[in-house]
Amino acid sequence: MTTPLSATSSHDSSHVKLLAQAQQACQKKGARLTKTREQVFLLLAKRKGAVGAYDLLAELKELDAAAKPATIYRALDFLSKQGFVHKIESINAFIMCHHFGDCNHPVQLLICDECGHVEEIQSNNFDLALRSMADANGFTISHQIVEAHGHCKACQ
Amino acid sequence: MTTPLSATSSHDSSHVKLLAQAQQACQKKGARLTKTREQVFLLLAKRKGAVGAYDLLAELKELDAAAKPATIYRALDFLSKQGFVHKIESINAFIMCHHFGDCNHPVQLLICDECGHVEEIQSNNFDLALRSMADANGFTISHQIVEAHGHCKACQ
DNA sequence: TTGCTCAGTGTAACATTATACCAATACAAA
DNA sequence: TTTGTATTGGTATAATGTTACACTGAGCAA
Ligand SMILES: [Zn+2]
Ligand SMILES: [Zn+2]
Ligand SMILES: [Zn+2]
Ligand SMILES: [Zn+2]
Repeated sequence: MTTPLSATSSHDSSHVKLLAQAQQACQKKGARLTKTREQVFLLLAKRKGAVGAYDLLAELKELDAAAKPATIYRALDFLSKQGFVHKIESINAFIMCHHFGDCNHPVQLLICDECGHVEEIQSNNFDLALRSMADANGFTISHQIVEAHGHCKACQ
Repeated sequence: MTTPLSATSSHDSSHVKLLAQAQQACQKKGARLTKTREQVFLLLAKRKGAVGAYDLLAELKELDAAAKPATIYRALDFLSKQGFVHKIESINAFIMCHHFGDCNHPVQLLICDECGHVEEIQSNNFDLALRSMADANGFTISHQIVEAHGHCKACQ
């Protein structure tokens, strides 16, 4: 922990706004957005797409040379629980959520196998359809994983 | 490869029927259901639920002491491609599909976090909903992952 | 302030899941 | 048979994820 947080900022400030949202959300819930968690948050926010835990760890190490796997997984756990970040199960990667506030919303992802782009889409209908289907089986959903692989608009 | 295949059979014969279906499907497609692939198929068919690759490997080793991780992963790859088996991404496990014939059908799973039971459900509506949502984003789906976690009927 | 408590962290080791590589072999087509 | 391709054997290693335990440091009550 030698490098100041300011060193992680850049000319682009959209991620700073995201961070502010996150800080506010944490304050409301009494969750502690510690330095490491904030660093990982910013690394994810600055990323365009998804990133693996160990790639993220490599980046974090530039800010905190002592970082270890547990460091990054703890931070990712925390950020996931707050709903700031989603894990993509089918590619073992993580991606910043740009719709948080609603901390436990259903997640639907379109993953381009060509360029790696990941789009998070929003559909309550879809969520409802899944739930009603589960209901019909007497099943109660606590968490859903919806990940569609294929080709994005740009890669047709 | 010392133990004869017949040693894998038991009093229950439902999996034998499944195997016959699989053999037929492979013949149609010119796919080779080799001895190892068949052994893995039967191990999965006899299982009630999902199983991890290394657990399956342990079972396979009783039939073929020389089996290695690559052995099981190759077999699982093959069986997945034929649509006989589905990988459950969110728990790194594999489960026999009981609806094959339609080799690349959409898969929707209900996974009980309490008892581990996995139910494969069928919904073309659901598939259509996902595809139309993807269409709206100019995205073409080649493979979809839908895994709902929660509690099954028996574990409410 | 002092001491208590507990979430969070540092650190190392470990566990699990999956693939790369290359040689050997089996199979099918020519 | 020859030739090309799919499959397998065998070793090692990559990639991903978890646990255990001691320690720190912020928040809080006395
Ligand atoms: Zn989201
Ligand atoms: Zn693309
Ligand atoms: Zn199926
Ligand atoms: Zn259950």
